Amino acid sequence: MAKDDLNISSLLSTCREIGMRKTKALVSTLRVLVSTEQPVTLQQIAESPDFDISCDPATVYRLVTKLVENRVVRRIGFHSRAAHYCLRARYHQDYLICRGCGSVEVLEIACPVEHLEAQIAKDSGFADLEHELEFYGRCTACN
Amino acid sequence: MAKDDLNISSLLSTCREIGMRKTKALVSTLRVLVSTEQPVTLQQIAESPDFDISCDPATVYRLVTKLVENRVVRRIGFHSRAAHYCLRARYHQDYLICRGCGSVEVLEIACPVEHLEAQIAKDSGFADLEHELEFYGRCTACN
DNA sequence: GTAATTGCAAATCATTTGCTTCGTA
DNA sequence: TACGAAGCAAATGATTTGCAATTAC
Repeated sequence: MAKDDLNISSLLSTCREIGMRKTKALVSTLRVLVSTEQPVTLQQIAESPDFDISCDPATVYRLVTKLVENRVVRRIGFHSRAAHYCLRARYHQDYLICRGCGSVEVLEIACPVEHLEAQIAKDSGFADLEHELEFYGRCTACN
Repeated sequence: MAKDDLNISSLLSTCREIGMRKTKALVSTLRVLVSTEQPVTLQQIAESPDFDISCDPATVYRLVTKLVENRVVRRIGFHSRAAHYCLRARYHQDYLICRGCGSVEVLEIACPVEHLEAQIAKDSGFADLEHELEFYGRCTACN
């Protein structure tokens, strides 16, 4: 999956391969994920202006869960109660998060642990190794 | 806070400065945190053999929350539903986590983003900057 | 004695699951 | 038409909060 999968039609064909049907809820979910720069929660997906139908939270949950299982979407922990999600098609992102206001900033940096990750994969024998790197602090506004 | 705070009496004096009273639940909580190598959940704290009284989950919750607020304990996200906690007195740790069995391994490596963190702190103006780095994959046992 | 702590119970909140009905392929 | 998807409601599970009874200092 590469950057050119950052459009809905290409994502939809991936979904078709997974065996998902093209429903309004799926298209809306993908639209939100494509249009948003930052990771979003399930609730944020359903409430986004890009999500132009109303649907049950359970539906969004099941859609996103299936997308995660099929590696179309990445689940990110963060520290908030709700999990965040973003498209794998995006280049890997590291984050800078404010403990005060909860703002999330995507760091525009070359990922610093690529080489280390390869080393760890070799040493540990782990498969499908990925990492999550977040910086936490207090932004200037939160003093 | 340094490595020599990895004992209960020293932690207790820190707690006294915070204004916490020396109760059985506090001592037990600290004992679990000192003795365990890996981050633990609230439930794991209360169920640990080192936690030698029985007490309400709300009590552990309030104790640990206060310890987190006063930077004695660090809260770690991970991907499990429950949050994990560890003493800040421990040297910074990075983790290798199996998506299959959920095992958590503490990585014995020099932290690779120290320098980057200083740079980000300078650029962003964030205070109290810290980071969390986790590698996720599937261990050999989970194939 | 007084303020911090506990225990207990109830409220939240984000999932997660069961089941029946709906709609896409 | 058949099978995945959606709606609705109920079950979980981990916090989180209110309040009265305790207890440490």
